[in-house]
Amino acid sequence: MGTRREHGGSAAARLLAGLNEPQREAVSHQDGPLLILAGPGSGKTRVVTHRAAYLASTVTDPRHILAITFTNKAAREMQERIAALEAADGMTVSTFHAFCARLLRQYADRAGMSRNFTILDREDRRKAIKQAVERSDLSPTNWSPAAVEAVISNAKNEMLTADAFALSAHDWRRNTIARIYKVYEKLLAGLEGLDFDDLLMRVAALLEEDDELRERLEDRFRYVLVDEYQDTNAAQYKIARLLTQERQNLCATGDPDQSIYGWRGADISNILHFERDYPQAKVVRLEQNYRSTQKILAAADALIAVNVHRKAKTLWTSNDPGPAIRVFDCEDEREEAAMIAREIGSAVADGADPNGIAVFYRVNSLSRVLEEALLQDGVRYQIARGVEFYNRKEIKDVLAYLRVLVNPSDEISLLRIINTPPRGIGSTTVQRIVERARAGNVRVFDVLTGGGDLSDLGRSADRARQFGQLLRELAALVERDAPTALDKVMGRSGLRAMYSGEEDMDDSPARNLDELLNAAVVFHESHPDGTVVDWLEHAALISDVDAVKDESGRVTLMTLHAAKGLEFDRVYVVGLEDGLLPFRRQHDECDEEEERRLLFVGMTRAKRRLTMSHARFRMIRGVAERTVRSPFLDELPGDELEWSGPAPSRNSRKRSRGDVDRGRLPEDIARWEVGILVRHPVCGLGRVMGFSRGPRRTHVDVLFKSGERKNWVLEFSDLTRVEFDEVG
DNA sequence: AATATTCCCGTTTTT
DNA sequence: CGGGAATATT
Repeated sequence: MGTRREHGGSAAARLLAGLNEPQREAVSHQDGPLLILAGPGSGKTRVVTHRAAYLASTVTDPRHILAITFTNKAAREMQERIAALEAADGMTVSTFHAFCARLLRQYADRAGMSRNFTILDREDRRKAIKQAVERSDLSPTNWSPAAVEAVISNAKNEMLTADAFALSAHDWRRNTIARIYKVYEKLLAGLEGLDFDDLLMRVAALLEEDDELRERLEDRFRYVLVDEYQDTNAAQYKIARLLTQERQNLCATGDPDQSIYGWRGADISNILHFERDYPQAKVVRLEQNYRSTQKILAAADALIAVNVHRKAKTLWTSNDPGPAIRVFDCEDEREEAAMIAREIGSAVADGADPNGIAVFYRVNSLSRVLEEALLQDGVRYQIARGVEFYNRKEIKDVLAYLRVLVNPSDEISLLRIINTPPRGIGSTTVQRIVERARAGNVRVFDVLTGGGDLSDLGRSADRARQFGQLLRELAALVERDAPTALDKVMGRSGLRAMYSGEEDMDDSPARNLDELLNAAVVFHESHPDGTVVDWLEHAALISDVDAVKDESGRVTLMTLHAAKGLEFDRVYVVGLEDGLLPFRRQHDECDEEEERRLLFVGMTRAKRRLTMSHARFRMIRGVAERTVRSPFLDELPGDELEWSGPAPSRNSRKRSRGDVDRGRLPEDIARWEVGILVRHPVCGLGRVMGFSRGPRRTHVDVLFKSGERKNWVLEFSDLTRVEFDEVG
């Protein structure tokens, strides 16, 4: 004991060395709630890892520590960094979703569910919702599955069950969705499936209801750490609170200025009210930035200061001023991409490390033109799109087989593979099989494998029987490890043969299948005891950034959302245009402050060089559209910015045949809204009664003083905005 | 039953 | 533009 303490004592001292005062306070805090408000680049990860190691070497055993991160990649890195401090053995580091999925499998009986539940991906979920709409005798045309899905997802994030949602629904639309929600839940139960939101909601509910389990878990996880606390939703908040009910050892870290997931139910007030929730809380502020240059920090700080709903904080750095922040003013997206690609290319040629270079954009669709330009210039790149791989048809096909073997109730997967590869079971036959299952109140799987009489299926009966036989044969593979099961399924199902057609392409289906097998092998190596179920779960919960490799020797492309928590020497943020960043959809009010935080996150990823760009024309859905510069650019301190010239031919560019005159929006378009006063050279003064920003046309409905009312396309009108006090 | 073609719609961010 | 569904063709 004595030696251990002594050992612990010196280890503890080592863990505090080289930290600044607030960092040290955070690391050495032991029992009781702790809130670490960590500005960008303030050494949060270091603090968190050191604190975990510190706790492990002073007051507790690592197996009593639970750390929740935002992505699997962050979890892996935290684990590695703690391991480097020689204190990680037995610690649990995981995302909320992975943690919950594991818990639900482990305590499936207590949660009243099947241990082998399927986690529905986006596509499955969409399909299930569509089915639910149809089974509710509604038309998917009027009740778009996407919209219904969004409402249900929000409800789940607020922990509203179908019944609770129905009670809270007071208008016709929500009442109808409540009906769909109930049907959807029934459908999920039949599939033995959970969607992403269920993972959280179920665990929150379970912890709330089952005191004994909660106490057991509390005893296991005595110190809980939740990273990116500003992005937790109601269910995650509840889980964190319930897990720390007795000991109150919750350490939350985050930054309200980096809250960027409001649209998915994240509630920024969870972090803002931490001190109210935990009156005993110790609060530590990390405000010294070690990452960025003075100029970058000053610009980011000026931007975020525009937000009104915000707790002010002082970011500072003792780093050098660094080079100026640049803004590229480009003619169109191709020029924007070309400028960036050319610059990156020459930087890399001059010895810059590609791993330290990143390009961020607001929406994934902007990546394509960048890819083309980088390809053209021979710059190697990687895109943060981990999920894309798992969304490919061939991958989903193989995984569907495994999912059916693990969970025969997974009808969505079963119907996916029943005729993949084509085996002569057409839609009519499938329909009959499904009908028969419904009539007999059994699963489709049972109809196929039960050995019952299928002769009423006519000529297809044989095929159906053979498929049932195949499923029975494959069933035993569930016991094998993931790579073995996968390999056998690919072969026996005929998928490998089906996709082995053209193998030349770089991302051909055949290659993807090989890559999938490879992924399973890698998984098996790092999780020797992992089952097929575990691997499927791992695959279901992968995120976009998880695909990013640190030492890839490539430039990285990703969305601004994916960039959270990362850092790069050089950062390019493209598409600083009104409507794109801030992103706006007509008729949908946008949370401009959240958009601003998003840019703040992007800018503060940069260590030394930050470049932003905008294009005057951008192709959107195949048509070039005139853009308006992002108002955010005007919020940055002008003297920190260095504007890089537009192409010389910009103004002299002649309109070629086929080009359409797109008119011109006023410079101050960002400030146009319903209610403002406007002037027209002929009609005089008027007030804007209606205003809609379309992608190509902006319509304004103006009531003039004369009583005349006109509907104009703003791009072609001679309207100008009038300040209220100019009216005179 | 399987494949080819057309057309129409929506249109962020993600676990 | 791109995916999905409805429609046409073999």
